[in-house]
Amino acid sequence: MKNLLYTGKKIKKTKARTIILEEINKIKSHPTAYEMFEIVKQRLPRVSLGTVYRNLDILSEHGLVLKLKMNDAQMHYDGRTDEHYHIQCVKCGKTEDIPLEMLKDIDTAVRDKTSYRILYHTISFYGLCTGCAEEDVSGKGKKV
Amino acid sequence: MKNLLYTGKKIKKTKARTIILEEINKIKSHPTAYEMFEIVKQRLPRVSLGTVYRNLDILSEHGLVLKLKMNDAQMHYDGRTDEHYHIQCVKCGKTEDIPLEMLKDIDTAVRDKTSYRILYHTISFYGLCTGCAEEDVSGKGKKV
DNA sequence: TCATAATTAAGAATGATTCCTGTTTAAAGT
DNA sequence: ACTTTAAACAGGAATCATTCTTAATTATGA
Repeated sequence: MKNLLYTGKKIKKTKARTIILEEINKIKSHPTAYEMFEIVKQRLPRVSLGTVYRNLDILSEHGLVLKLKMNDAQMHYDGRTDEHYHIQCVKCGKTEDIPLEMLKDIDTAVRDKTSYRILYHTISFYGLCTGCAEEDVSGKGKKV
Repeated sequence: MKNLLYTGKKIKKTKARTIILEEINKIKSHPTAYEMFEIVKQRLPRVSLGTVYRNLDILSEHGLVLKLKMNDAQMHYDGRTDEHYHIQCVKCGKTEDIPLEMLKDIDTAVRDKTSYRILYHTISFYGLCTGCAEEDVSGKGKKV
C-alpha cells in the first residue's frame, strides 16, 4: 500500500470509515457507538452496527478518535484527539469537553507516592447540563 | 424496625451482607464482584453471585462501599468510603488507592468555565504495578 | 485488469450485570 | 418466645453493550 491514509499507518479508506470520521468531527458532543450508527446510517443506509463499532475501535487505535468510559453503560467517542477532560450530565448522559488545561503535574506528584509506574490519568466531571438543570427546578418534587 | 444497622438507614443485617462488608474492609485492593464472590464463598459456601452483586449495590447506595468504574470491563468495589482517587495496573487490572489529597478546587475552577452544574469529579491513574513492571523488563521483546 | 488482504453485513456469541420466582430469614410487634 | 411479614435469598433466565464468525464484497498495489 502506498497511500498512507489518515495517519501514516496502513489503513484502508473505506466508505464507512470515511463517513464515520467525518461525522464525528462535525459534532462537539461525544456520542455512543449506537448514536454514531444512527448518524452514519443517514448517509450509508446499509451500514451495520458492527462496522461502526469496529471502525471506531480502529480509528481510536490510530489516534484519530478518543474512546471514553464515563459513568454510564456505553462507551463514548470523541473526534477531538488532543488530551483533555470530559463532563457528563448525570441525568441525560450527554458527554462533552471541559475547557480545563491538562494537569500534567499530578502524574509526577503521584509518581513519588506510589510504586506504580504511572502512564496516564483521566479526569471526568459529572453534573447537570443546562437543560436538565432547568427541568430539575421546574419539576421540583416530582419523581423523574 | 428499631435496629438502625450499619448506617442509620433501614437495612437488614444478613449473613451474606455482614460477611461481604467484613471481607471488603479487610483488603486494601478493590475487587470485582466476582472476586468478592470467591472470597465470600469461603465463609458462606452457598452464597450466589447475584447476592454479592445486590449487596455490593445496596452497600454502595448506603455509602458503606464505593463502586468504581475503571478502564476494564468490570466494576470494582472499595471498602474505604472517604473521597479519594484510584490507580489501576493496565496489565493485571489490580486496582488500589492513590495517596493524593482531593483536588477540591478543580470543581470550582471548572464551574466558571462551563454551563454545567458540577456535582463531582473522578480521577483515575493508570500504569504498571511493581510486579507487572518487572515482567515488562525481564520479558522485553516477548509478546505478552 | 488481477490478485489478495482488508472490510463488510448479518447475525450469533460473549460476558457483566440485572431481573424473576418461589423459598427462607431477620426483626417488629405481640 | 411466637407470629407476621417485608426483605433477602439461591438459582437460573434475561438483558444489553460489545465482539466475533462467516461468506461475500471492495480497495489497493502490482
